[in-house]
Amino acid sequence: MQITRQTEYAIKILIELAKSPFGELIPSKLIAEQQDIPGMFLQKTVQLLSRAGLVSTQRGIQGGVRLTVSADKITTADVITAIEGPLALNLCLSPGYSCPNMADCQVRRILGRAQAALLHELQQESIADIVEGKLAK
Amino acid sequence: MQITRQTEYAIKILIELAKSPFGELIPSKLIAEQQDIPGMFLQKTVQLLSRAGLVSTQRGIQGGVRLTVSADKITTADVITAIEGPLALNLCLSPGYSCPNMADCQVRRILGRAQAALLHELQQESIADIVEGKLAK
DNA sequence: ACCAAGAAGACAAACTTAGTCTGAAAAGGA
DNA sequence: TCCTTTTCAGACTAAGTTTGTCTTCTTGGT
Repeated sequence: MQITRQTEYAIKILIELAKSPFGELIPSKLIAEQQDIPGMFLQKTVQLLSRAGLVSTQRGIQGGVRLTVSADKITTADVITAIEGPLALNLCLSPGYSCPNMADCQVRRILGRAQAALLHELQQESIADIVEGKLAK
Repeated sequence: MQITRQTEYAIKILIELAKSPFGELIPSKLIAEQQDIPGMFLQKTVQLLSRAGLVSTQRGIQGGVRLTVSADKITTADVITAIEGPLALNLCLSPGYSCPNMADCQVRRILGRAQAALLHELQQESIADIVEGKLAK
C-alpha cells in the first residue's frame, strides 16, 4: 500500500517548479538533474501532470514546464490523483465499481472511512506548504 | 495505492471467525466456501495471520482455525500489518529505510502526516465493529 | 532551414500479486 | 498401527504493474 515512485517524482517536480516565480518555464532536463529523476521518465510524468491541468509545457528552444495552478492550490491528493487516478484503498472503492452486495458490505464501509480520513489529510497539504516548510512536525 | 486482495481476504477470514463464539475451531475449507476465497490461497493467508498471533490453527481431523485475540482487539491496522508488513505510504517511510537527506526531507514529512492520519483511523476500527455493523456512518 | 526542446507510443526488464501444485507433518479415531 | 482429515511449507507459474529506455515525430524559436 504505497504511492508509486512516479507519484513521488511528480511531487518533486512540482516542488522544483514552485521554487521559481509562478509561471516561469523550467526545462525538464534541469528538473531531472535537480531532483535526480531519469529524464525520459520525467517527461512521461510531466505529461500526466499536464493532462491533469496542473502544469503546462512549451516545446522548442527555451521550452519547458511551468505551473498553471499556484502551488498553494495544489494538494498532495491532487498529485496522487493525477498520476495514479482516483484514490481507492480497495478495488471496491474505485469509482464505477459495483458488486452484488455493495450496499451492505461492511468491509467496504470500514475501508471507506479509512480512505476518507486519508483523503482529508492529503487535501490539507499543498505543494506550497512543502516548499515553505510549514509542516514543522 | 491499494491494500492487496490477500489483505481483503484476511479481513473476511477474521470476520467469519468472529461470527462464531470466541475460540471455536472452524475448518479453513468452510471459511473458503462462506467467503468465496480460493482454498489454497486462504491457507497461506491464515498462516500469515497465525504468525502474527491473531489466530491459531489445529491440524488433523476436526482441525481448523480459531481466533486467539478477541475480535474487538483486532484492528484493521493489525490485519494490514500482518499481511503486508508495516504500513508505509512511501518507501522512505518504511522502518529501516534511510537516505542521505532524510532528516529534512519535506516529501517524507508530508507523507508521514498523511500516513499517521490513516493509521490513526485504521487503529480505531476493529473486526468486532465490522461484524456488529457499528459503523453506521 | 536548423536546432532544441517536448509528445507519443512501442518496447523491455524487474518486480509484485494471485494462485496452483506437490509433498510433508500432525492429530485423532478405528 | 494405520488411515483419514486437516494444516504446513515451499516451489512453481501466470498475469499484471512498475519503471524505465528507445525511436520517431512535432513544435517553436532563431
